[in-house]
Amino acid sequence: MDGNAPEIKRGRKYAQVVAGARKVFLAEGFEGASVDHIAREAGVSKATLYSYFPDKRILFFEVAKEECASQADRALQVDRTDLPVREMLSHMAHSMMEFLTSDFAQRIFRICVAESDRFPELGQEFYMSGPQLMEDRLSDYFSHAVARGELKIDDVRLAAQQFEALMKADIFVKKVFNILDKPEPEQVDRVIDGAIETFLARYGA
Amino acid sequence: MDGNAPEIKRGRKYAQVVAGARKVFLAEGFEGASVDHIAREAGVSKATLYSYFPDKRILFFEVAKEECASQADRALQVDRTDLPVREMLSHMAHSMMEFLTSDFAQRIFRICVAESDRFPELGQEFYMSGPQLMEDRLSDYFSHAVARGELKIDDVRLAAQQFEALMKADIFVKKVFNILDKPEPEQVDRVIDGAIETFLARYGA
DNA sequence: GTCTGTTTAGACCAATCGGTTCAGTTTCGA
DNA sequence: TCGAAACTGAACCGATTGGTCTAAACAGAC
Repeated sequence: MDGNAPEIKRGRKYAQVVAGARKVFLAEGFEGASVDHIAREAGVSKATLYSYFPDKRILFFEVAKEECASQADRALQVDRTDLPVREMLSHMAHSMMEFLTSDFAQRIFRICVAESDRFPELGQEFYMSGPQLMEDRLSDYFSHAVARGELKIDDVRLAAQQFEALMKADIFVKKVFNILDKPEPEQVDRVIDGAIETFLARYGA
Repeated sequence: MDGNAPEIKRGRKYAQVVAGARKVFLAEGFEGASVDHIAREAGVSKATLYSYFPDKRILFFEVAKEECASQADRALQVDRTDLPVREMLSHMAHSMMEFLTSDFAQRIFRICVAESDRFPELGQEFYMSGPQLMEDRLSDYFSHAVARGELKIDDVRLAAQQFEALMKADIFVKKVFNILDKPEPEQVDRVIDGAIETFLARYGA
């Protein structure tokens, strides 16, 4: 994590500042969050804040980057390779679904989409630690499953992207656009079971 | 809620105002667009603008709503029911893909995602005239195809959602997060052909 | 030509913003 | 205990914002 940032001076209250910024940015977005508000929330003077970060954009970028990185950790670990494929897929999908529909993930997603025009690097950072990471892990698992003869896949990356897309169908989009508040368990099961069924129809051994 | 807006007075230069607002909002987003800029772009005085729209939010909402509605028309028409299923799916997917990856659609998507916190109705409007519309049209087509014995589908809506998700896999997400500028034709073919293959593996007759 | 409603340019307002400055206080290692 | 570095709080700045107001110019129907 500690790739030393190029021009960011760290001081005693560095963590406080970032924590405060995290809270306010997450709640208000980039434009919506005022520096005064952040400083107040962080329990720190504005002068201190500006002694760490040359300007607001860099503070935001730092927060967003940390957030994207931590997202990677919160995402599921795929370890239970002993399970049958069907159960394994179900387990991964449910785990991912829970994260993706959380208010936290939704807020990050929203902000990254919104600000990735202003900060192209931010969008890329998010993609790498979000969808790309998921794709990598799925690819790994699929490769092993293919080697064990449990799946038959020609293009592993495409298969991973497809499964990712299938399990997000309906619910994720509806959440993003406020059509859905909290998805019902049976609704989740319908989408995930459907995703697995379709996926295995093509790639099942 | 259809028809004439409740409190919006229309005057001679109404169309100009909306056109100017459309241009600036699309380019700058809600916060980024200043009312002065919009008025200048529309070739209209700020007083005139405010005589039509009580405030900026309502102007934005009006523009966004019109934009969502027109999006519906730009989206593909599904008429060629004579084609074989595989060609039909390919035709629809390519048509949708071209629209979805256009700068225009991307900008609208970005704005709707970003502002659907501030304007929940906006997100819903977008969903209805975007993903939902697509789902409806696909559902219609699938139903007929099932009736003709060309497809075997138990849950038509889920199948539509799945096809929509499959054809957007990889490319759409990468476009949103600035990983991809303009997708290569062979990349598009790979995703779409893969989507059709997977879809038909499950639902083909 | 007159009359009525629309439109105009721009001055104006209060609020807020990001960012700076500085004199004074706190912290903490040596 | 001393002194440098970190931190504070608030005043301050220039720019920009959404929104109002006014007095004059303009439009089209009669």
